[in-house]
Amino acid sequence: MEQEEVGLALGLSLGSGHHQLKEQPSPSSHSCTLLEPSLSLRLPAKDSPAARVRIAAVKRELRMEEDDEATDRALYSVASSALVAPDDDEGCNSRKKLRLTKEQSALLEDRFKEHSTLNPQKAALAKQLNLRPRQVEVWFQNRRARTKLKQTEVDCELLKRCCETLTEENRRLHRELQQLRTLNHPHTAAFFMPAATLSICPSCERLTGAPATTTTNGADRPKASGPGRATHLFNPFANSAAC
DNA sequence: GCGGTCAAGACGAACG
DNA sequence: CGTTCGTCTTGACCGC
Repeated sequence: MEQEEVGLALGLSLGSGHHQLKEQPSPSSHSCTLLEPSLSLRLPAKDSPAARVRIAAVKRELRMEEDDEATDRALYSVASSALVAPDDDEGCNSRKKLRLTKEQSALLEDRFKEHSTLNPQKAALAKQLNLRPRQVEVWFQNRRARTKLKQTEVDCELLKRCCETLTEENRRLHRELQQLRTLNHPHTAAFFMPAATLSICPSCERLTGAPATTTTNGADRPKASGPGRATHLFNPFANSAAC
């Protein structure tokens, strides 16, 4: 196996959760530090088309042997001799990313459900998961952020639906009002009156318009019973005129 | 600790 | 069937 392939294979194998990589990007190269056991590797770049083809092949290969510790050991051994490399400019300039195992994710999820912050248990949990405390911390931060984001999306959707319902209700009320105006005063200016100047007679339930000024002080006028009921205000003056 | 962002890797659809 | 491309997920980092 060529050095590049070994490097890529090792990186991918490590990324699958058997070990951890600490990344230290630099302008010209990317040094990946193996934390357990501690070993500094310089993985070659993988951006060339040829490398991409090899990546696919190695990935497939590794997937088949993912639980094969002997393979991991062999790769590791090869890496330690072949990849602690000459300080060339072909370091891996793309950061390797740890992928938590299902078990690790499940445990973190459980702990998150119990409590969305982790301070007292951080070190213990990190040890239990075989991760660095910082990784556990980051996981919780991301988890909180993404939970919040999801909740925001849900709330937004809810508000959107609520808005649509209210808009539809508003349209319906406008239609209703227009019908009432047409039925009661087809040829009068009431058709154009603002809703607040209209009222309905409680006895005959007919819509009527109020005059611009009135001789009553309005003290005996019943109050509107709630939003959306502006047309149901009772005006004694208007009613006496209408009925 | 949070919000914003980057980037690796997974995954599915489309294509030859 | 293998490859490419677009999209999504998620680990990590930065600035506040």
